[in-house]
Amino acid sequence: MSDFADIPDPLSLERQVCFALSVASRNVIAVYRPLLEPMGLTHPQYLVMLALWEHAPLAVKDLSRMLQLDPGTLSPLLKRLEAGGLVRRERDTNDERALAVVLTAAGKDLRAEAEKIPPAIVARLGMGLDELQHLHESLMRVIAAANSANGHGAA
Amino acid sequence: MSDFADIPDPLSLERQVCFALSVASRNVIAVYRPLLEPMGLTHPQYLVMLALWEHAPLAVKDLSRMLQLDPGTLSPLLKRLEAGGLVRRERDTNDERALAVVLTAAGKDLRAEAEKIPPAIVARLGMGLDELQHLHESLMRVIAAANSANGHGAA
DNA sequence: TACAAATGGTTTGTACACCAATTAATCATG
DNA sequence: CATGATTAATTGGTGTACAAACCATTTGTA
Repeated sequence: MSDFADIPDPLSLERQVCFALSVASRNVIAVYRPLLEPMGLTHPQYLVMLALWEHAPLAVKDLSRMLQLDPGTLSPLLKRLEAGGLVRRERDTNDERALAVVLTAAGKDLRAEAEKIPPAIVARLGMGLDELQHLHESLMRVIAAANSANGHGAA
Repeated sequence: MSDFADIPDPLSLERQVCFALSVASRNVIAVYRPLLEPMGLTHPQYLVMLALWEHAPLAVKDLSRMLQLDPGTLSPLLKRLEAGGLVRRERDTNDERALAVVLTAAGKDLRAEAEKIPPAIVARLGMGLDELQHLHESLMRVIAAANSANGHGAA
């Protein structure tokens, strides 16, 4: 069992998991950038498209829950996707408060391009799928821990 | 050996490591927020302070390399730290182009408060130090892989 | 059926984060 | 020693990201 008393300098930058997390997130997104840019997508927009290709139509509330993003972040992002012709923002006929974000033909077609992305990323990273799978499981545990610490999950 | 051919839907949102990375990063930073806010720091500012407590004085170039952040991001951030009285932005006497970011007395004093942060975070997350250490190692490997993919490291 | 509470989105304000262009200082080479 | 190339930092533009305030619609309840 390791303990805080064993750690020489708990404030050392290179020891911080939060620092490694933010650098890893930013730098992995940077690997996506040159592949997404010719598709006219940013990384957050790519994630929204992934959700829509699986589950469209979706309300802002649904996307907010799935992507764990603030509605105030999604609102302008969806307008940019609509301006790019990938998405239409209609009203839910049952509940006029809710938005129904649907894919346009161009939005659906883009999926074929997107299918090339994951293998290209793995090739560029040069990491084994097994190690990535393992990292994914670790990340899911931190996400669960952080969510319950933030009051967004188990008590 | 796992292979892409074995994966049913490579575009499934919940399968994306990049998605898990960004959610983990955002949500772990959210755990820091209530602890950093009374200190008057955001999370990126906290990371800059960590670097300065270890190595001040530092130039923007040094911070950019250590934190792997764009100088254009650091420039206004440092001005906000200076406005908060934690830092002074002087000129390097040897090289008038470079900035020498130094700690004020208040900036140095804040370190005592910051020492309470890491144990408090670990307690809130409710994860073992061993598992965090293990995650940290995995993250360092992705960072190295992403950096070489982005041309910021090994050829 | 009125009407207060709750829900779904948008807007505003502050703070990253990256890119490209700019400016000032230093260096390298003739 | 002059001048072109390099380097360090700043600025401006676009796009997240979160919190708080706001508005319209729906729901719960007397």
